[in-house]
Amino acid sequence: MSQSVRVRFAPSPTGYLHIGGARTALFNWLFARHHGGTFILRVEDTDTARNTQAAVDVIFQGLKWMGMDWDEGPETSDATGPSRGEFGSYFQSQRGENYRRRIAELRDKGVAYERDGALFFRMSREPITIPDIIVGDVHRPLTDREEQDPDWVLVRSDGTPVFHFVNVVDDLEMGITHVIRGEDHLANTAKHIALFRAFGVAAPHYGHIPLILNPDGSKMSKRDRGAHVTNYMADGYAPEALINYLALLGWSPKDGKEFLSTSELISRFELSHVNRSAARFDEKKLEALHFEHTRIMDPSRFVKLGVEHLAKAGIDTSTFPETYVAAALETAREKGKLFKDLAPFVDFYFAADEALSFDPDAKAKALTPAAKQPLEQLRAAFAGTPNFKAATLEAALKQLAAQLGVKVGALVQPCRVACTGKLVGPSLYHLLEVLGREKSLKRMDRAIQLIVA
RNA sequence: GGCGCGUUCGUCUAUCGGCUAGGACAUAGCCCUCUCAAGGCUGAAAGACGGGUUCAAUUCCCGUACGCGCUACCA
Repeated sequence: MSQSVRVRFAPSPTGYLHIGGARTALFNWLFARHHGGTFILRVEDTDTARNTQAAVDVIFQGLKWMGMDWDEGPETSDATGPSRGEFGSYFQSQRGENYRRRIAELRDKGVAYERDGALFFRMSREPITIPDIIVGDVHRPLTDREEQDPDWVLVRSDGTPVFHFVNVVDDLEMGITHVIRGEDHLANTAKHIALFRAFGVAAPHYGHIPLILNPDGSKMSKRDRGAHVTNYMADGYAPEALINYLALLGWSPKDGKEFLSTSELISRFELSHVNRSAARFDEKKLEALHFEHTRIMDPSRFVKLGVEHLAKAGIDTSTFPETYVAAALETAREKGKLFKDLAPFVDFYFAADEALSFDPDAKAKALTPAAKQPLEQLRAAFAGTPNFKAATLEAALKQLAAQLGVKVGALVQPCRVACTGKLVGPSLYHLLEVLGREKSLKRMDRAIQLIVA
C-alpha cells in the first residue's frame, strides 16, 4: 500500500453484536494489521429511537473478547466520554457540527436542494462503476425507479441526516482509505461514490464481503442464536478459534492451511482473495477449531479460561491449590470440550469426598455386589503402591486384573464410579493421580460401604 | 417489476483452459483403548441447467433456473 491504510468498523448499536458484523470487523482489523495500518471504531448511533447504551457495551465487549483492539475510537462506551485519535468524536451522535458544515458545502455547490421539507442530493444521472477489490468492477446503471427520480434524501424533514450522508462524511473526514463492509451495501455504494465526487475527493477503495447464512441457508437474524457473539462467549469457545473460523468463512490462505493462529492470519490475510459467495455457518467446524486451539494453548491460559467457566457453573476452585486445579483441568484438555461443558466433566475433583454424588445409572452398572470384593482388593493394592503416579497405578491395577483373571474394565469402571460418580470422565489413572492417595482411597471406601451385599 | 451479486462433495473451500476435480469439518468402516474423546488407516461424497468459444471447459461468453442484496425522509 502506497498510502497508509485506514479502515473502520462502524456498527449501529441497535441491539447486539451480530456474527456477521464481527466478521466484518475482523476483516477490517486483519487488513489493518496486515498492512500496518490504522483500525478505527466508529459508532453509528444516529437512530436515537433504536440505539441503546447496553448495545454499545455488548459490541465493545465482543470486540475486546475477540482481541480486536482499535487504534482510534472511543475509550469507553459513553458517547460523551474520552476517545483516542485525532478525528473524534467517534460517536456520530456527537458529530452534528461536521454534518452541518458539509451540508452547507453541498448547498454552496448547488448539489443539494430542498423539497417537501427535506434536503435532497442531486444524484448523478450517469451509470456509476464501483471498483471493488473483492467483487470486481460493478456497473450500476439507474434502476427504473431511479430513472424517474434519481435524487435522494440527505437530511430528513425532521432535520436528521441519513446514513448514506453521515457515513460518507465521516469516512471522508476520518481519512478512511478502504471501506470493507457487508455485501448488503454494494448497490448503495453508487450513492456514496457520487457524494465523494460532489465533495471533490476520490472515493476510498471498496471491498464488499459476502453475508453469513444460517446452516439451512436462510438469513441470520436476531432471533437466531448463532447470530449473537455473546452466545459464543457464553458457550466457552476460545476467542482465537472463533477468529480463525470467521476468517475462513469467505477467505482461505493460498496454501490451504486451516488451523491458524491470529498472528498467522494477520500475516497471510489478503482482501483480494476473499470469496464472492455467501457462506453458511457450520458450528461443528468451529468446534473442531476450538479443540485444536485449546490443545495447543498455553496451560496457564487454559486453566484461566476453565476456572472462569467453572465459576459460572457454580464450582468454586479458589479453595484448592493452584497446582491441583491446573492438574485437574489438564486431564480434561484432550477431550475437546467447550468450556461450558467442562463443569460436569471435572466437577468431582472439587466435590467433598463424603458428598460426592453418584449418577444413578453409573451406580447401578458399576457398583454392584459382584464388584464389591474386587474393589476392596483394588483399594488394598492402591494403598500399597510406592507412589501414586498414573503409571504405577495402571501397573498395579493391571496386575490385579491378571491375578483375578478379569478384564481391566471390571476393575476400572467400579473404581471410576467410586471416585467420580460417573461412567465417563478423564483417564482413570491420571484422575487418581490428581486426586491423590488420600482422597482416592476415601472415595473407594465410601463406595464399598454403599454396595449392599 | 427494475438493477446488482452469487451458484464445485452435506458444509467451508482449492482450481485462475489440460482433472484420475485436491483439502478440511461432518459422515461410514477398521485399528488403538479403562469410559468418553483424541489419534492412525480406509471409504462414500461435488462442478445448478442449456447453449456457445476452443484441440480441450469447473475454469471464458450468453441464456435459463434458483438464492441473496438494493430499490426508504432504516442502518
